[in-house]
Amino acid sequence: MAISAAPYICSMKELMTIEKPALFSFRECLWFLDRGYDDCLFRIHDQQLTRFILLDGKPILFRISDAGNSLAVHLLHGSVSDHQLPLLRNHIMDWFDMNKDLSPFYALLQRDKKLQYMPKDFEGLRLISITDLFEALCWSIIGQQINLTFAYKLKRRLVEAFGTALTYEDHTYHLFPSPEKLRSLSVEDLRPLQYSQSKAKYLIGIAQAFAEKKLSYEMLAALKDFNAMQQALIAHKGIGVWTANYVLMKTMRVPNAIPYGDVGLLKALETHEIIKERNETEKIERFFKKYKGWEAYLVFYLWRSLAPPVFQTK
DNA sequence: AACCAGGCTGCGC
DNA sequence: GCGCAGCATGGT
Repeated sequence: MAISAAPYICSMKELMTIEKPALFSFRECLWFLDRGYDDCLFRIHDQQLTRFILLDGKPILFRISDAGNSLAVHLLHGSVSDHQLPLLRNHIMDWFDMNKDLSPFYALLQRDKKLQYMPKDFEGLRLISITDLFEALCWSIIGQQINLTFAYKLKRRLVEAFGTALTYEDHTYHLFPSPEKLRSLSVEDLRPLQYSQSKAKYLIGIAQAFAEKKLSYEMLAALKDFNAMQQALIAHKGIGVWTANYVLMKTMRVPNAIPYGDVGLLKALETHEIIKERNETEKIERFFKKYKGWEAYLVFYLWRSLAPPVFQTK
C-alpha cells in the first residue's frame, strides 16, 4: 500500500498553535524521540517533528515546530475539517502529556539528594506516550530481551513490509500495520524479517485479539483498577509483567505501573547508587514509595538519565 | 569472543 | 508459588 503526495511548493497549511504549559520543553521531548535510535514512525529534522497518523480514520501528515510560547502544527498531506481540529489537538497534547502540572513531581525530586539535579537538567521533559495500544504492545514484544538497536530494526522491517507508506518531499512516512493486517500473517512470513518463532507467534496472537475485539484500549481503560488492567493484558501469550507495566505506563501513564526488572531502570538505579545489586527489590519498592503518583514519570526520568543532558554541549 | 540485550513460557519441584 | 533452562540473534 502506498500513497503519494504531490510536492506542492508552500503547500504547508498552519492548522493551529498549541500553547505550551509551564515546565514544557519541546526540545527535551525531541531529544527523547531522537536519542540515537532509528524510529520509523516519525521523522525529526531541524527541530521539527513530522508524523503520519490516522485521524478519525483518515490519513494525515503533519509537522510540529517550536513557535516560542506555543507549538505550531502544519498540515502536509490530507485534510482536517474544523470539527476534527480538536481531535488533532487532543492527540498532540496527549502524546506529549501537555495537560499535566509537573511541579509536584519536581518538588519531590528536589527533596532527593541523588535526583535533585533532574528538574534543572531535564526541565520540561514530558512522559511521551505511545498513542496506540496495539502498537505499544507490539513494540514491547519486539523489544523483549534484545537490544534496542536491533529492536528498532525489527520494527522498521515490520512497518515497511506491512504498514501504509506515504512519500512526501523525498521522505517516506509510515503507519503502523493494523491488527487486521498482522493477524493475516503466519509465523513463516515474519521469520525472514528475523523475528524469532515466539515473537512472531505472540505478535500474530495479539493482532488476532485486537481484530476480534477481545482486547482494546476502551476495554482496558474501563477497568480503572491497576491489577485488573495488568491481569487483562497478561492473559495474552507473550505479555508478562514487564510488558503489561511498560504498556500501561506508556499508553495511559498509569503511575504505579512500574516496569520492575527493566534493565534500563536497574542500570539507572545502580548509577545513582540507589541500589548496589540488581536483586534488591525491597529497596527499589521503598524508593518508589517516595514518589507516589509519579512513579511512571520517575522511571521515564531515570531512563532519560542514561544519556547526557541535551543542553550540555550548548 | 564472550556476554549482554527495555523478557516470556513451560517445566520441575 | 518459586527457580531455572531455553529461546534466538544482533551489538559491543
